[in-house]
Amino acid sequence: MGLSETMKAVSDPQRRTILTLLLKGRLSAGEIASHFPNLSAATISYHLSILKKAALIREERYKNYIYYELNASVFEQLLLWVSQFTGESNEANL
Amino acid sequence: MGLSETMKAVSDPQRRTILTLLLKGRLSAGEIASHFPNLSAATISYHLSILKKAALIREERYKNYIYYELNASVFEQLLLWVSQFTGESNEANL
DNA sequence: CCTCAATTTCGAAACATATCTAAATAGATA
DNA sequence: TATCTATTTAGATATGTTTCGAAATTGAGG
Repeated sequence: MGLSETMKAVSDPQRRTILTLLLKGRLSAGEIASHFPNLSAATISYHLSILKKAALIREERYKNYIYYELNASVFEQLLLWVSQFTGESNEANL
Repeated sequence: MGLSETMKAVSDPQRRTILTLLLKGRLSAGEIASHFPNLSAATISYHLSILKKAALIREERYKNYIYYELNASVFEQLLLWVSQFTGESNEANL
Protein backbone atom coordinates (compact mmCIF):
# COMPACT_ATOMS: atom_id res chain seq x y z
CA MET A 1 0.00 0.00 0.00
CA GLY A 2 1.18 3.49 -0.71
CA LEU A 3 1.13 5.49 -3.85
CA SER A 4 4.72 4.70 -4.70
CA GLU A 5 4.09 0.99 -4.65
CA THR A 6 1.01 1.42 -6.82
CA MET A 7 2.74 3.68 -9.31
CA LYS A 8 5.81 1.50 -9.58
CA ALA A 9 3.64 -1.53 -10.14
CA VAL A 10 1.79 0.24 -12.90
CA SER A 11 4.87 1.77 -14.52
CA ASP A 12 5.98 -1.51 -16.06
CA PRO A 13 4.57 -2.17 -19.55
CA GLN A 14 4.14 -5.91 -19.05
CA ARG A 15 2.21 -5.33 -15.89
CA ARG A 16 0.00 -2.77 -17.61
CA THR A 17 -0.70 -5.34 -20.29
CA ILE A 18 -1.72 -7.81 -17.60
CA LEU A 19 -4.09 -5.26 -16.08
CA THR A 20 -5.59 -4.58 -19.48
CA LEU A 21 -6.14 -8.28 -20.07
CA LEU A 22 -7.96 -8.49 -16.75
CA LEU A 23 -10.35 -5.74 -17.81
CA LYS A 24 -12.27 -8.39 -19.72
CA GLY A 25 -12.59 -10.64 -16.72
CA ARG A 26 -10.61 -12.91 -14.47
CA LEU A 27 -7.87 -15.16 -15.79
CA SER A 28 -5.67 -17.86 -14.36
CA ALA A 29 -1.93 -17.32 -14.10
CA GLY A 30 -1.46 -19.73 -16.99
CA GLU A 31 -3.97 -17.96 -19.20
CA ILE A 32 -2.19 -14.71 -18.52
CA ALA A 33 1.18 -16.29 -19.22
CA SER A 34 -0.06 -17.58 -22.57
CA HIS A 35 -0.45 -13.99 -23.72
CA PHE A 36 3.28 -13.50 -23.28
CA PRO A 37 5.01 -16.05 -25.51
CA ASN A 38 8.32 -14.35 -24.88
CA LEU A 39 8.19 -14.50 -21.07
CA SER A 40 8.51 -17.49 -18.78
CA ALA A 41 5.76 -18.50 -16.38
CA ALA A 42 8.10 -17.59 -13.53
CA THR A 43 8.40 -14.06 -14.81
CA ILE A 44 4.64 -13.69 -15.08
CA SER A 45 4.33 -15.01 -11.56
CA TYR A 46 6.80 -12.36 -10.45
CA HIS A 47 4.76 -9.60 -12.10
CA LEU A 48 1.54 -10.94 -10.62
CA SER A 49 3.12 -10.89 -7.17
CA ILE A 50 3.99 -7.23 -7.60
CA LEU A 51 0.50 -6.33 -8.76
CA LYS A 52 -0.92 -8.29 -5.87
CA LYS A 53 1.35 -6.61 -3.32
CA ALA A 54 0.15 -3.27 -4.67
CA ALA A 55 -3.43 -4.55 -4.30
CA LEU A 56 -4.15 -3.78 -7.94
CA ILE A 57 -5.29 -7.36 -8.35
CA ARG A 58 -6.77 -10.02 -6.12
CA GLU A 59 -6.26 -13.75 -6.33
CA GLU A 60 -8.81 -16.51 -5.95
CA ARG A 61 -7.92 -20.18 -5.83
CA TYR A 62 -10.13 -22.65 -7.61
CA LYS A 63 -9.18 -26.25 -8.17
CA ASN A 64 -5.66 -26.42 -9.47
CA TYR A 65 -5.75 -22.86 -10.69
CA ILE A 66 -5.12 -19.44 -9.30
CA TYR A 67 -7.37 -16.83 -10.84
CA TYR A 68 -6.57 -13.18 -10.84
CA GLU A 69 -8.93 -10.26 -11.13
CA LEU A 70 -8.77 -6.48 -10.93
CA ASN A 71 -9.26 -4.68 -7.67
CA ALA A 72 -10.72 -1.40 -8.89
CA SER A 73 -10.57 0.48 -5.61
CA VAL A 74 -6.83 1.06 -5.72
CA PHE A 75 -7.12 2.65 -9.14
CA GLU A 76 -9.29 5.32 -7.56
CA GLN A 77 -6.37 6.52 -5.49
CA LEU A 78 -4.23 6.67 -8.57
CA LEU A 79 -6.91 8.68 -10.31
CA LEU A 80 -7.12 11.00 -7.37
CA TRP A 81 -3.42 11.78 -7.49
CA VAL A 82 -3.36 12.32 -11.24
CA SER A 83 -6.44 14.51 -11.27
CA GLN A 84 -4.73 17.11 -9.08
CA PHE A 85 -2.76 17.98 -12.17
CA THR A 86 -5.56 18.07 -14.71
CA GLY A 87 -8.55 20.34 -15.12
CA GLU A 88 -9.59 19.68 -11.52
CA SER A 89 -13.15 19.36 -12.79
CA ASN A 90 -12.75 15.63 -12.31
CA GLU A 91 -12.52 15.89 -8.59
CA ALA A 92 -16.27 16.13 -8.25
CA ASN A 93 -16.60 12.87 -10.06
CA LEU A 94 -14.81 10.70 -7.58
CA MET B 1 6.45 10.52 -25.15
CA GLY B 2 4.66 7.31 -24.51
CA LEU B 3 2.76 6.13 -21.53
CA SER B 4 5.66 4.11 -20.17
CA GLU B 5 7.93 7.11 -20.10
CA THR B 6 5.26 9.17 -18.37
CA MET B 7 4.46 6.51 -15.80
CA LYS B 8 8.08 5.78 -15.02
CA ALA B 9 8.75 9.46 -14.57
CA VAL B 10 5.85 9.73 -12.18
CA SER B 11 6.61 6.54 -10.27
CA ASP B 12 9.54 8.05 -8.41
CA PRO B 13 8.60 9.70 -5.09
CA GLN B 14 11.08 12.55 -5.41
CA ARG B 15 9.77 13.39 -8.83
CA ARG B 16 6.20 13.33 -7.56
CA THR B 17 7.25 15.75 -4.85
CA ILE B 18 8.71 18.03 -7.48
CA LEU B 19 5.46 17.92 -9.45
CA THR B 20 3.48 18.73 -6.33
CA LEU B 21 5.73 21.69 -5.59
CA LEU B 22 5.11 22.98 -9.10
CA LEU B 23 1.34 22.88 -8.55
CA LYS B 24 1.72 26.20 -6.73
CA GLY B 25 3.56 27.81 -9.61
CA ARG B 26 6.83 27.81 -11.41
CA LEU B 27 10.14 27.44 -9.61
CA SER B 28 13.78 27.61 -10.55
CA ALA B 29 15.95 24.51 -10.35
CA GLY B 30 17.63 25.95 -7.29
CA GLU B 31 14.36 26.68 -5.54
CA ILE B 32 13.28 23.13 -6.19
CA ALA B 33 16.60 21.78 -4.95
CA SER B 34 16.26 23.74 -1.71
CA HIS B 35 13.20 21.65 -0.86
CA PHE B 36 15.42 18.56 -0.83
CA PRO B 37 18.14 19.12 1.77
CA ASN B 38 19.20 15.51 1.44
CA LEU B 39 19.74 15.55 -2.32
CA SER B 40 22.44 17.25 -4.35
CA ALA B 41 21.69 19.81 -7.03
CA ALA B 42 23.01 17.32 -9.57
CA THR B 43 20.43 14.78 -8.49
CA ILE B 44 17.61 17.28 -8.77
CA SER B 45 18.83 18.23 -12.20
CA TYR B 46 18.71 14.58 -13.16
CA HIS B 47 15.11 14.26 -11.96
CA LEU B 48 14.12 17.44 -13.76
CA SER B 49 15.61 16.09 -16.97
CA ILE B 50 13.48 12.96 -16.67
CA LEU B 51 10.31 14.94 -16.03
CA LYS B 52 11.18 17.18 -18.94
CA LYS B 53 11.83 14.25 -21.27
CA ALA B 54 8.40 12.90 -20.32
CA ALA B 55 6.98 16.36 -21.07
CA LEU B 56 5.43 16.55 -17.62
CA ILE B 57 7.22 19.84 -17.11
CA ARG B 58 8.43 22.62 -19.35
CA GLU B 59 11.47 24.82 -18.83
CA GLU B 60 11.81 28.52 -19.37
CA ARG B 61 15.09 30.38 -19.11
CA TYR B 62 15.14 33.78 -17.48
CA LYS B 63 18.32 35.59 -16.57
CA ASN B 64 20.65 33.22 -14.84
CA TYR B 65 17.85 30.90 -13.88
CA ILE B 66 15.98 28.02 -15.40
CA TYR B 67 12.38 27.96 -14.33
CA TYR B 68 10.24 24.86 -14.46
CA GLU B 69 6.49 24.60 -14.66
CA LEU B 70 3.88 21.90 -15.08
CA ASN B 71 2.68 20.85 -18.48
CA ALA B 72 -0.83 19.72 -17.67
CA SER B 73 -1.69 18.16 -21.01
CA VAL B 74 0.40 15.05 -20.45
CA PHE B 75 -1.41 14.32 -17.22
CA GLU B 76 -4.60 13.97 -19.23
CA GLN B 77 -3.22 10.90 -20.95
CA LEU B 78 -2.33 9.43 -17.63
CA LEU B 79 -5.82 10.11 -16.37
CA LEU B 80 -7.24 8.49 -19.45
CA TRP B 81 -5.34 5.28 -18.87
CA VAL B 82 -6.20 5.08 -15.20
CA SER B 83 -9.86 5.82 -15.71
CA GLN B 84 -10.30 2.68 -17.78
CA PHE B 85 -10.04 0.82 -14.52
CA THR B 86 -12.33 2.94 -12.41
CA GLY B 87 -16.03 3.64 -12.58
CA GLU B 88 -15.76 4.63 -16.22
CA SER B 89 -18.07 7.54 -15.50
CA ASN B 90 -15.02 9.75 -15.67
CA GLU B 91 -14.54 9.16 -19.34
CA ALA B 92 -17.12 11.73 -20.26
CA ASN B 93 -15.23 14.31 -18.32
CA LEU B 94 -12.08 14.35 -20.41
C1' DC C 1 36.87 39.79 -21.32
C1' DC C 2 36.79 37.95 -16.48
C1' DT C 3 34.47 36.20 -12.90
C1' DC C 4 30.43 34.69 -10.39
C1' DA C 5 26.30 32.04 -9.66
C1' DA C 6 23.05 28.63 -11.41
C1' DT C 7 22.62 24.63 -13.54
C1' DT C 8 23.93 20.61 -16.16
C1' DT C 9 26.96 16.83 -17.63
C1' DC C 10 30.28 13.11 -16.58
C1' DG C 11 32.01 9.00 -14.52
C1' DA C 12 31.55 5.96 -10.86
C1' DA C 13 29.26 3.54 -6.95
C1' DA C 14 25.24 1.55 -4.83
C1' DC C 15 21.03 -0.27 -5.30
C1' DA C 16 16.83 -2.12 -7.54
C1' DT C 17 14.38 -4.63 -11.29
C1' DA C 18 13.31 -7.98 -14.83
C1' DT C 19 14.40 -12.08 -16.47
C1' DC C 20 15.89 -16.94 -16.82
C1' DT C 21 16.36 -22.04 -15.46
C1' DA C 22 15.80 -25.32 -12.09
C1' DA C 23 13.74 -26.76 -7.96
C1' DA C 24 9.90 -26.61 -4.67
C1' DT C 25 4.94 -26.54 -3.46
C1' DA C 26 0.06 -27.38 -3.59
C1' DG C 27 -3.88 -29.42 -4.98
C1' DA C 28 -6.57 -32.84 -7.96
C1' DT C 29 -7.34 -37.20 -9.25
C1' DA C 30 -6.19 -41.85 -10.77
C1' DT D 1 -0.38 -42.61 -2.00
C1' DA D 2 1.85 -41.60 -6.38
C1' DT D 3 1.86 -38.65 -9.89
C1' DC D 4 0.45 -34.97 -12.88
C1' DT D 5 -0.34 -30.05 -13.67
C1' DA D 6 -0.37 -25.25 -12.31
C1' DT D 7 2.05 -22.09 -10.08
C1' DT D 8 5.52 -20.09 -7.08
C1' DT D 9 10.14 -19.64 -5.01
C1' DA D 10 15.23 -19.57 -5.23
C1' DG D 11 19.44 -18.27 -7.04
C1' DA D 12 21.88 -16.15 -10.72
C1' DT D 13 22.67 -12.61 -14.12
C1' DA D 14 22.05 -8.63 -16.91
C1' DT D 15 20.22 -4.29 -17.19
C1' DG D 16 18.47 0.02 -15.45
C1' DT D 17 18.07 3.70 -11.81
C1' DT D 18 19.42 6.88 -8.33
C1' DT D 19 22.79 9.16 -6.33
C1' DC D 20 27.19 11.62 -5.56
C1' DG D 21 31.31 14.79 -6.19
C1' DA D 22 33.87 17.07 -9.57
C1' DA D 23 34.20 19.28 -13.84
C1' DA D 24 31.95 21.73 -17.66
C1' DT D 25 28.59 25.09 -19.38
C1' DT D 26 25.85 29.15 -19.72
C1' DG D 27 24.49 33.66 -19.10
C1' DA D 28 24.84 38.16 -16.35
C1' DG D 29 27.17 41.89 -15.03
C1' DG D 30 31.13 44.24 -13.61
